[in-house]
Amino acid sequence: MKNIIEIEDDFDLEKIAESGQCFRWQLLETDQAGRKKYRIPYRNRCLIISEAGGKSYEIDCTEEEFREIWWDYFDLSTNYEKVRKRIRKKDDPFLYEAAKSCMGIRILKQDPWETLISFIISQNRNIPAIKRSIEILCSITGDMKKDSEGREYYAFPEADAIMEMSSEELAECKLGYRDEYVRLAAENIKSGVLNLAELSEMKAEDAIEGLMEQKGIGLKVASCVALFGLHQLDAFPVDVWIKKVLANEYPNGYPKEKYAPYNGIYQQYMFAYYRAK
DNA sequence: AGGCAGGCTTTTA
DNA sequence: TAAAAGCCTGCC
Repeated sequence: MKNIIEIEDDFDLEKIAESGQCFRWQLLETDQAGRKKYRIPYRNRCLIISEAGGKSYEIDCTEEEFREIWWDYFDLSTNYEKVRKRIRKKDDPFLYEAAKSCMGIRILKQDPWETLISFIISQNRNIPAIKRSIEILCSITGDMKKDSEGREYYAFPEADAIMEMSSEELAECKLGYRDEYVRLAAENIKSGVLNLAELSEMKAEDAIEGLMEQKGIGLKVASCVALFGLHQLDAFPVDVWIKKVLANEYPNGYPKEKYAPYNGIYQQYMFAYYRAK
């Protein structure tokens, strides 16, 4: 089944795929015109979506499913153009330039559990290495599925499945010292000690504080989970790149108050812009 | 008490 | 060999 949809707001599949917030999007092909086709796994399903020119996209699901599931996943209820245009060029030329250059990035509403594990795995590693570990984890213990075009892929494992992994299996994921953190997170999700649904109802800073009670989750990872998994759009992860941005571009301080409650969106523009340079 | 150095696994460039 | 979407422990 193929359908064509139009997306009016800022939306760039490639920029989102390269933004470092999602690690399992699969680039399936690039046609002669340079149009990309991705497979995007989410919970128990996946979407195959292709650029079809301009604001048009071809999808492999019904328009109804797109509205019910994927509209939310892509956060299409938030107007990113409007958020982007709050930045005044004369006020903040750096952020203005970053946003212009990275227009089309969105903050996905990813599965909180998958986001939690993914960003625990992410610490002190580069993106290709993160993707590799997550892929191995899914292939060892996730359910095998087929997409609508017959290709096999793996779903992200539930907490139970991770708890049942042997030490040898976990070691195959090449998590290094992080494997203990992953196992603990699975146990605490399973037992209810860590309740992601509750955290997503709180203010961003309280959610981050709650996440940081977990061993292996510091401020940076907690901020990423809050932003990309709990959709706390005001969370502002500070990693090595953002540290450079703050030091080089904002020696007199960065005006977070002014950019609330969308600090996380602006952070993504700056992160992507600086990393590309 | 809060800040900082050193160590940690493995991959990537 | 240094750096990577860092965190923990121990020391001061």
